[in-house]
Amino acid sequence: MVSKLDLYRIFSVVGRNESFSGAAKELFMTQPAISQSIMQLERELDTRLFNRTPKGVTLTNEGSLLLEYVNSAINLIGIGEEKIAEFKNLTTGELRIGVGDTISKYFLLPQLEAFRARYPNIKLKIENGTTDELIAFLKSGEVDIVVCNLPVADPTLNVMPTMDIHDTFVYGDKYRKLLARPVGFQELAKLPLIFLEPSSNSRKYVEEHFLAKGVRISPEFELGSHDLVVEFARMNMGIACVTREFTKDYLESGALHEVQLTEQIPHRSIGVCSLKSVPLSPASTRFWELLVGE
Amino acid sequence: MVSKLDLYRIFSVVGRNESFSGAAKELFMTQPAISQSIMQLERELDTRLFNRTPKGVTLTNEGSLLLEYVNSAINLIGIGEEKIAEFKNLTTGELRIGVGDTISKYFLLPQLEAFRARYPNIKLKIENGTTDELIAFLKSGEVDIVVCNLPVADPTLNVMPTMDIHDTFVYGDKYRKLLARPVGFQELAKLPLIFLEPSSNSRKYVEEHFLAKGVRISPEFELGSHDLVVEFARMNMGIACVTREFTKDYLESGALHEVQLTEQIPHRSIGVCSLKSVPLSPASTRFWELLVGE
DNA sequence: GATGGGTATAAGGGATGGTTATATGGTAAG
DNA sequence: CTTACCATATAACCATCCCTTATACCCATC
Repeated sequence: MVSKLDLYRIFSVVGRNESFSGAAKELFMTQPAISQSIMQLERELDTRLFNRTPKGVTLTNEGSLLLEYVNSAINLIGIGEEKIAEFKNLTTGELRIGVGDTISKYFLLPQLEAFRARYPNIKLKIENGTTDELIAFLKSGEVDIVVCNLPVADPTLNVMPTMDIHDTFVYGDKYRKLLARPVGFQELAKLPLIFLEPSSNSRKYVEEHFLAKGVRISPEFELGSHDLVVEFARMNMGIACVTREFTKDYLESGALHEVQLTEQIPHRSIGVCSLKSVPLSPASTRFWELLVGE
Repeated sequence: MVSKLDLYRIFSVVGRNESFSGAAKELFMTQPAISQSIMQLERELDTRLFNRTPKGVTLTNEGSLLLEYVNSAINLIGIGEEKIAEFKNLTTGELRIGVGDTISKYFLLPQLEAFRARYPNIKLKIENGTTDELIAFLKSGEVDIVVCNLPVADPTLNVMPTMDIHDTFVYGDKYRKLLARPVGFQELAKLPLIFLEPSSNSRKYVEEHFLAKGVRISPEFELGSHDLVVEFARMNMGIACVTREFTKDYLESGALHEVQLTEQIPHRSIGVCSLKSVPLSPASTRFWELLVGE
């Protein structure tokens, strides 16, 4: 195998020009440089590639055979480089994000629509799961970016908060009189409560906060999705623990009402995370910028 | 376009090994050299090709896409080099020779058979013509080697004599008595003579030799091929000027008889010629060696 | 916490590829 | 026939660049 592939780039140009000095001009080199390069290639292949004539050079049979292969090879590399450029343009590529269910519907969906409108050729791949599962996806390389509830305390991740969310309790008309005045945690815990499943990040957060205040909750209902929780509240099945931002429509329309707490639950944030150790792909970078408002 | 194709050879090996240090071993280089080469390639493409991990590197999407193209390109060049090697092996190639008609039948044919038996994959291309025409073919590049009657006085050619031939006169039974004793040129010229056409090298040679001795010939018959000349002699149409070596069978079988001349015609040689300025192809070189007995 | 395997970085030195200068050879024009 | 011009070949020199050595750093494992 010839050691220096660069000789083939020169060979290709000389073959096209059928002239050493012509190739030299095209390559911004001098004629002796070309002459030596071709001689080196011929020496390494132990084959004469060009017949020298007074008015330039002509390919030998061997040379013109080889030229076919070399030109194809160089073209291939050129095509490869073009494909790479497409990645940079975001005219091709893939965006793989991990996101919690609730977030995906209320927060991420509009962003994804915007991204897709702007870069229609980027393939989208969305993984769902709990925060812990998503971080695992990130570390195993299955996704490039995770959007989840903070806090995420992991020194190997870049974490950027993008939106504050507030855990709150809501109820339907049936509980209106009962909850006309502010209530404390203790009081609230005695009412019929509607929560997400214990494994969910939101549930854990609120539950732990109550516990820190010495209040243990035992919900009447434990449901699989935020939507269900909201619907149960509307059907007056109890007092529901929801994210205020994701219940905005119901609250504004008066279909649901917010419990006045005597003590605030500290807000959480939605954050976007990526691995510190792995640079983001072009598509991921762009999406990250979109999320954090650049 | 990336300037240094050599970077792609390194990239390919790194891609296969998924390790800088592994590739370094394979390429008999040091790890920093690989690291710098890849960094240079990434800089020129402005694209990250590998994700660095504690236990080696992994290809990015862009990198693995590019690798496909690069590997194909390198394979192509490898195949091209193999084809070139086939030329050197004489398992492919072409042998183009120019040769006079007479020579081709009696002298060259056995050599060509031997060559073809030894190198069955070499394509043969034979051009016929007069010596002058053949030399012109040689200079215009239509043939690589010419086998013709000497002398050929051309400083731009390599000429190597390979076989002596003798011009002689033969006759059939009818002239037996008449030519039982040696005859001189003058005497011979008065008999009915059978010659090749005036344009043929052999005819010119003998004719000029006679002329130098003050004898002008005027043949009864001027024929297009040596074979015809021989046949006319056998049919007792006259005394034929032939090449002794190409009439051996007839002379030995007694079908024809050789004129005893009082004065010898100096022998000529068959020679093989090639251009000094153009190196011979592998096939031509081998055939040349065969002809001159190496 | 130490060890080992991986990559990154810095700096120096030597090989190599390109340059300039010149030779050579052939062709075309005077 | 000779000159001039166009090609490539050759030689010598020099600067660049690539590879090496040395070292740092990170992470995992023992």
